[in-house]
Amino acid sequence: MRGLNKVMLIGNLGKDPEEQTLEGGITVAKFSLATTESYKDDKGETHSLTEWHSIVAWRSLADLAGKYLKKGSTIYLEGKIKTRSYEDKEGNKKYVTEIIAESFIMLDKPADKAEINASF
Amino acid sequence: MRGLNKVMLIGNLGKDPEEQTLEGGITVAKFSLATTESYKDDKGETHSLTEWHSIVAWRSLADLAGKYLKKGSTIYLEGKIKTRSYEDKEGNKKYVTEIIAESFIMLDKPADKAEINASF
Amino acid sequence: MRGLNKVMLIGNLGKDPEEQTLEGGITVAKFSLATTESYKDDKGETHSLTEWHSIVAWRSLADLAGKYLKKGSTIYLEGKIKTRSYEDKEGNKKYVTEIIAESFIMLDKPADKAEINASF
Amino acid sequence: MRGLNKVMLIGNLGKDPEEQTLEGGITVAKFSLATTESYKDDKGETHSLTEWHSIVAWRSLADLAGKYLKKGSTIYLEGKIKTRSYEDKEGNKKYVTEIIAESFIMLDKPADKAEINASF
DNA sequence: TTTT
DNA sequence: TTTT
Repeated sequence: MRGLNKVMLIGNLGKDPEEQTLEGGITVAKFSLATTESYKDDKGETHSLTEWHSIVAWRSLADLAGKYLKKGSTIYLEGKIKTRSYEDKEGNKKYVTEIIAESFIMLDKPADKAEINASF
Repeated sequence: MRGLNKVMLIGNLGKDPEEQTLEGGITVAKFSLATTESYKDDKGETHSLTEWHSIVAWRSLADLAGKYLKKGSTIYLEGKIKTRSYEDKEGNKKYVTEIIAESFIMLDKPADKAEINASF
Repeated sequence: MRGLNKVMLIGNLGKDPEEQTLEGGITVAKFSLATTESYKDDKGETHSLTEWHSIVAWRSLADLAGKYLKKGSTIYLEGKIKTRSYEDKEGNKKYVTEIIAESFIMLDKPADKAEINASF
Repeated sequence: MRGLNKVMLIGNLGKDPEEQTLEGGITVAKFSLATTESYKDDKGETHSLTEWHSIVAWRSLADLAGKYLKKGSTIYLEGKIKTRSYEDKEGNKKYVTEIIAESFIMLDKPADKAEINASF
């Protein structure tokens, strides 16, 4: 409660989304999204800095991602931050921070397919 | 370029901010922020789910965080996501995702101190 | 398509929400929300500037606004901008810009009532 | 204080920006931005609904708008809502709600010119 | 580790 | 018309 956890990104997919169907028939799609920022250093030279985000889409939004998004697609994505832990093969506890997608807009696609909202 | 990387959170600090002064006199403040979400399960029962975010504030924003924020403070925070890697003591590569603060608003403090923007 | 129209406000209600039930049983709640910004002038003196927003909530969100929000309540509100035109008594065309509420969070209320999302 | 007044839009310019230089050498650029939303009606048919926003950019951001934005340009724009009143020729008080631009990203332009932030 |  |  009293909580807001919102992420807004505009960037490009690094690869095609990977879709999976879990037991129970629920689908998940995962992809990475690059957001690039440009800044000037002390000498006034422009540099660019890319940040990669791990995106996870569930259910119908996963289907839409799998169907319409490709490597290189430019999208606006809205979602929330979630950190989960797991154990790697050596038994070390690891943490991953992912963005759970809530909706996205395709910025380089035909307009009739452009706006997509999560059903969840 | 073409990039947007924006995070908006409303939540509470888990602890007082930890301030550090780096070589060169630059200050950093770090703290964790809890955002709590409530949802209903299949049976209609309400549950709450807390997500912890690692926040990093630089320079003058670090000073303001150190000066005004305390364990338990409720804030609205705007920033961007940044994942950095480091090697732990055993030489394993690890990743941490942090929110670089850009501004915050205190939601439970006297109004004359409430709105604070990063100078960076 | 390709469209994003999003407003995020943190402020206080100027009055209790006004509820109305339209033909067909649809409920609407209207209220004004003040967002106050502070800035420094050329001489370094701090001023504050208040902006008033006309908020419109529909259906179940209207019910929740009517039930929980009062004059003075502090809320985070998310919605979209909509400008509509009408004719005044003298037949002049007039325009009003309103924020159609999509969700709100109460920032000064008991937590179990704090987070409220539009069903629409 | 305690205030947040933030607007985020993705849309297209209806016309080229109109630039003006005020006394004192301050520049302003004005343009309208269309955000289009698609929705399904009761019968499942898709409709689209366009909302027009009046955008005002000041100083260096006005210069950038005048230089890089054209009729039809697709942009992401961030700003705040401001309603001002004036008297028309007949002496009637009128209100206009405008979006004061704070930054924009060009979504259909060469990447090296894409990200632009207000200096104000 | 927070808050209600 | 709010809030601090």
